[in-house]
Order: sequence, then structure tokens, then C-alpha cells
Amino acid sequence: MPHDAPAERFDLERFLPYRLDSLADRISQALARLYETRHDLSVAQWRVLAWLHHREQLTAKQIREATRMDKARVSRAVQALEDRGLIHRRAAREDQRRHELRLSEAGHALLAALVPEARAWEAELVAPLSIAEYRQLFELMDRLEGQLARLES
Amino acid sequence: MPHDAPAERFDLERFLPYRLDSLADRISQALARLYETRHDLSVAQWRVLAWLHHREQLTAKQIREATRMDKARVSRAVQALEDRGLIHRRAAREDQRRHELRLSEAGHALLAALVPEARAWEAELVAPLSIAEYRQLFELMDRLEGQLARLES
DNA sequence: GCGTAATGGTTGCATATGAAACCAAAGGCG
DNA sequence: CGCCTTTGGTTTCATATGCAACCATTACGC
Repeated sequence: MPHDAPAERFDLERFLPYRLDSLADRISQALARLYETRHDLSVAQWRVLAWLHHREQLTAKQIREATRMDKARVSRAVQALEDRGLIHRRAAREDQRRHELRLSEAGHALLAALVPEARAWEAELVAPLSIAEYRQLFELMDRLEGQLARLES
Repeated sequence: MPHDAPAERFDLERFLPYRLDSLADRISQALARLYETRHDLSVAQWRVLAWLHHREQLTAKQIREATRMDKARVSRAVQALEDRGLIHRRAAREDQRRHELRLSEAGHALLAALVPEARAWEAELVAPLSIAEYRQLFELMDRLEGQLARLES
């Protein structure tokens, strides 16, 4: 028998990074189908819209920071949304480099439909968790993000 | 003021799919840097190796099922690993379509180095969680996966 | 104020990925 | 047995994405 037993076997299923990634992937894809097929939105586009819905007015940079998406990805999403008339973009008075983004009327209307859909979908997903467990999950994720930030610095 | 207040504001940060995805992404990327820069492995390749380490012998299909990766992605990862001599591939006796995959000596050697690294990295990440919390996290993920499976069918 | 550096954003390019077409081997089924 | 279907796996093609180069504007040093 070859020397194939490095002490302890390694189970990917119990390896947090893998497990988390595969769960997130599955969820993200399932949800993506929802906005892609029903509203022709990519994930990046949906994120931009959701942030604008939440924060009213933002620049591309702020969105980039909030979502940790690549500059280019944000830029393309913004462009597509503007082309579709879902957002308005206008150069900032004080700094012509920055562009202030906000939802258009059409954008607001779309979100008025989309947000409840997304919420309902999430509710179904987390149905098997109690409120306390749901909160705990977020709490744990918060802690992991904190640690991640620490490790990265 | 435009009709911009659809009852309740929507906070992406507290939307599970988004939150989970962005956390998983960050973790996955950080870890990916580890095997990419130190061992020149892609995530897909790492997963194939890890599964072979865990299960000894598998076909591409089994890996695909286990990891839920695309056929093509698995195929390419396998090919790259074979080219590098990290795995052996051989047609199955009873069914020439299937190819049985197993780690080569070099593959075992690589994993002997890689697995402890991965474990150590994970340990650092979850350092702020207690054992109980760590278990609970997996438990919650298990439940969510179960629900996901139910929703998809 | 003017030349250089920094910054917000866009574009070009190389790569990764998923869907679908495809290929070869096995399984029905007449 | 032949035909048609199914299945494991590969390849092709279109698209998405990240990085880096780039452009325009603002900030800084002198």
C-alpha cells in the first residue's frame, strides 16, 4: 500500500471555506436566475440598484467600496443600467471626475417590484431557521468578516 | 419629493444571499491566493485534489456531483492536473467511457503539504469562534442546504 | 499658477466559465 | 444482432470578469 495516509483524512465538506463558498454559490445562482430571467439583470446590476435604493445617491467608488466589486465590473453595470434608463448619472459639481448616481423613476418602479420578490425568496430560504438562529448566523458572519479584515492587514 | 419610499428600505448588508456570497467570496479569494501563488493551483484543481485525497478513487462525474462544478470545469481541472503529473487517469475496465482518477505519488506529496496549510488557514479564520459556534455554523449551513434542495425540487 | 502626482472612471486584453454541440462507448429494444 | 437513446467526457463558442493601461480631472509641491 502506497504511503497514502497522511495521518488524518481531509474532508472538504467540513472545510469552512469550501462549504461556505459552495452554499453561497448555490444560493446566489438560484437567486440570480430570478432577476436574470424575470428582469434581465445581472448580479452586479442588481447590487448597484439595491445600494442605490438603500442609500439614495452614490458614486461608483462608493458602490465599489460597499460591494467590493471590481472597478470595471461596477462601471459596466452602471453603464448598462443607465442605458436601460434605470438610473441617472450626473457629474458632481465640485469634482467632475465623480459621477453621482441615483435611481430613475423607472428604477424605483423596478425595485418596488424586485425588493419584495427578493425578500420573499429569502424568507423561504431561511424558513427552517428560527429568528434567533437567523440572527446568530449573521452574528457569526460578522465575526468572520472581522477576522478576515484582521488577517488581511 | 419623488415617490421614492417603497415602505421599507432594503439593506443589502442584512440580506442573507448577498451577505453570504460576499463573505464566501472574500474567504475563497484569500485562500485561492494561497494555493495559486504557492502551488499554482486553481480553485477547481484544489477541489479535485482534495476530493481524491478524501475518497481515494473517483470518476469525473463523481467529482462533479460532489462539488457541483460544471462538467467542463472539472474536465479542464483534471486535464491540467494530469499534465502536471499530480493524478493518474485510467479508463475503467467495465466502462471505457468512465475514467478512474487517483492521486499520483507527486499528488500525495503535494497534498501532504497543502492540507496542513489549508487547515492552519481555516483555524486562523475561525479563531474568534468557539467550538460550539463553529459547529453551529455548520449546522445552520446544513439546514440551509437542505432547504435549498427542497426549494429546487 | 505650473508640472507632477493622485484619483475616479473607462476601455482593452487575457483568462475563466457555463451552455450547448459534439464524440465515443454502453444500454435498451425491435 | 442493428438502430436509437443514454451517458461520461471533451471541445467550441459566447460571455463575464479581473487586471492593467489609459484618460480626464483634481490636488499638491514649489
